Amino acid sequence: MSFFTEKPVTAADKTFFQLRKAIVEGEIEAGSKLSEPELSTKFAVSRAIVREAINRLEACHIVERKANVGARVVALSPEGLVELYQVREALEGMAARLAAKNMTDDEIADLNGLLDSHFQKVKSDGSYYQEAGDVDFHYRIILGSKNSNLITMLLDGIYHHIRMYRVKFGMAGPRITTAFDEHKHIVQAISNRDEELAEMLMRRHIMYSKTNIENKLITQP
Amino acid sequence: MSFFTEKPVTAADKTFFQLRKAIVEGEIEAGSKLSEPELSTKFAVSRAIVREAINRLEACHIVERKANVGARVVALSPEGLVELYQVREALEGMAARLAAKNMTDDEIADLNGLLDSHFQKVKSDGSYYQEAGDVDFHYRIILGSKNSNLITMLLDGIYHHIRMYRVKFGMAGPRITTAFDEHKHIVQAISNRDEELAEMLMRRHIMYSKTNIENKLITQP
DNA sequence: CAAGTCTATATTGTCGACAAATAACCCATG
DNA sequence: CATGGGTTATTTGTCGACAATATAGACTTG
Repeated sequence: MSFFTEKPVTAADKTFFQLRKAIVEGEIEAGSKLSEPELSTKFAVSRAIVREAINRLEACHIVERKANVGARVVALSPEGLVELYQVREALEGMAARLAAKNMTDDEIADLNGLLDSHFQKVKSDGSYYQEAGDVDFHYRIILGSKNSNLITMLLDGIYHHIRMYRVKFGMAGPRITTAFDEHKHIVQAISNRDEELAEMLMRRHIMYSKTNIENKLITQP
Repeated sequence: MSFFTEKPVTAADKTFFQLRKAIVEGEIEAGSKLSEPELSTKFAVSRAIVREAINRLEACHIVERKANVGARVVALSPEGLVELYQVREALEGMAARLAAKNMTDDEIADLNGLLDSHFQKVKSDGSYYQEAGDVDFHYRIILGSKNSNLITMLLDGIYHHIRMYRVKFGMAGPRITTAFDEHKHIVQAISNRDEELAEMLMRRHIMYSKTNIENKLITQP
């Protein structure tokens, strides 16, 4: 089963989603241990279910497991965040390239529409753009790549980690309008089917984000 | 646990490794179904163990599982191979860039030594370079990136898939010496700490490989 | 008093059995 | 003869219990 679209059908699915949500949103904090009996009573399911859920969390690299010892939520370090953004730069850069190649004209038109609606909201209440809009934009391009490996890696893997970091370190720069301009240029490149430029702009866009975060982490760690 | 370095300690580990080997090497063929009771008797372990092993295989995207139906080995299509190489291009390109930045001088010297030894072998018996040497070269650069996310994705994820395709479609072009030259140039760029060039050359190197395979698949599918 | 060891406890790993859902098969019917 | 429905049978999902390992604490000893 794919983790981001499909709905939970089995008990293990549900427990996995609940656990992941609890971890990603910070309810279960980074570095803490996941006790199987404890979670078993908490979620009112058998230990086998919890075990399977933890296995899947391990697969997403959200927890680390040591044999005969147990599972801990991964520790979030500033260095880890930088590493994550390096991977994201490579992967989303490629996604933008492939999107310029593989998105249909209709999908590109939709994307332009999305950007327009964002622009309206930025103009009215400037504070909007932070979360949902940005995520939505990146989602569309990732899906537009039409490369299932890439999509899975980014949406099931990287993005949940990014969210974890965002909850812990709380990132939100003064990048609202500049980020919007960057989005606009990326979509223009995609509209022109300029794969090279689309990739380059996306990579820069993510690099800016990265350095922005790095500076923030250095000044207030 | 990390899938590529650590040794199996628990029964589920062992079963996972055995199963993965059987699948990657083609003993269990692509598209076939994995029956839990069957494997349970075959490996002489409980069904719970087989289940956990299958879960990990799903995590590597080696099998796909449908609820209440079971797990099948992923189907290998030519399109899937192209998608895989697109991801590999992005990821290994970034790995080369980071290797140019993060490898120690000693590690780079070792890498040059490796290349020399490859050169000797190519000169003596021309047929060598195909498998082990190529893999070894790429491994070193991936590890040289010092980015654990990247390393895990490539070594635990992509590389086993590549091997699966290699077993099924059997790829080996007339690229022996040209590939060697490409390796040489990449190492030169890394030695010069030229991140930009290292990434570009690695990406081209993988792109050549990709088009080479594509041509082969078109002419004899 | 510190350090090491042994014991006791709790947690993880493994197993076989039961429940639920799917797939296969047979039979009836148009 | 093909097709649809119902029943059986197999497979997956879930559970509780037992075995093995690691952690924590008490105890002994230098």
